[in-house]
Amino acid sequence: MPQVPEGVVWLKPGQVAERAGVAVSTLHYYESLGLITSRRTSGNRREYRRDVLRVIAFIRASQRVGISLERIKDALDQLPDEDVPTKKDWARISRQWRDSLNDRIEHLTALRDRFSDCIGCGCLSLKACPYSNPDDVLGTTGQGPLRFP
Amino acid sequence: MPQVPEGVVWLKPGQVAERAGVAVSTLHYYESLGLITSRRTSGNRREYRRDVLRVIAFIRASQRVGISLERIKDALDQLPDEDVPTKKDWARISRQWRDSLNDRIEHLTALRDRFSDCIGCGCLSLKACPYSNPDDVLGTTGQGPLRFP
DNA sequence: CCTTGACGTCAAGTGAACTTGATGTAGTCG
DNA sequence: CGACTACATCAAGTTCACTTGACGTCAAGG
Repeated sequence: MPQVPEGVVWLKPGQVAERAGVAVSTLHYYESLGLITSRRTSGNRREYRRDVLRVIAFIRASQRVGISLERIKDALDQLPDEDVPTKKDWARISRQWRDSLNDRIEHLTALRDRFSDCIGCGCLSLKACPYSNPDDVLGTTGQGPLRFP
Repeated sequence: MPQVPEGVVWLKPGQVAERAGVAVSTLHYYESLGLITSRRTSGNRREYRRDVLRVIAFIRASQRVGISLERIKDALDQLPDEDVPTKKDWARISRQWRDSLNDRIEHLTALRDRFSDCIGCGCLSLKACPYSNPDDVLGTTGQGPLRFP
């Protein structure tokens, strides 16, 4: 009794929601933004390819480190849906993404190390640190990206 | 003509806003949340200590990597405002903060490496990767922290 | 066949992090 | 002294990322 059309197992919304650890409404929302896709049954129910789990995991992992859904969509959009992109395209896109992640890792590391420094310097206070040279503002003044990039 | 009371230079809202790269309204907002403090002049104008710049830089840097203002406040609250805490308290707090940052760095690195793997495997597609073993969901299923911690 | 529950759409609500607007005051400069 | 700008308060608006509610539909079990 095979219910499988062509070798691919399609998942129902509830299954995806449970496995991915998100609400069904979130799936609707992501779909409305074009982050994930689904097909419909004859009865208008959504069906998801199994790999949607991977995409959702990617989304959640990215969000977790402060990347917006818009940016995530930018990345996902550049990935192929059905057809295969050139290796060149792929390499370029993946390089961009990695660069952005590396950038974030750097900032995070700097933040951690700065915090550690404040312990090391003996002043025991970030708020009232006598070490405070006026314009050591971690690059927030001037032209730097101040909002979430 | 010294306008300085006791050797500390107090900054006006506009100066802080410009140097820190945030809007004056943001200063009000942060103050309303207890993230920063100010004193008032006889004319009810706010005045900030110079080190507020450092605090704001800390806030922005933390936000940038996805930490909420509430969490940031937790960290700042544990720092001394005027009086000195015990070294033990300080060490404990800083350890917590570092752990949380290290955790984020790990997640970020994992995300980057996973992305790289997907290039390495040759499938050229994350969305339709035939590599896809069903439950390789980066730990989002089950008990893991799904929202921003 | 009928109930039950998972699913569909669409509008509206929520919380976080700010911003904008309305309205009034303070201080500085020509 | 008068104008102008920066600042004060407070309420309300905005954006992002969802969630909730209202209401109707589909399908599987008893």
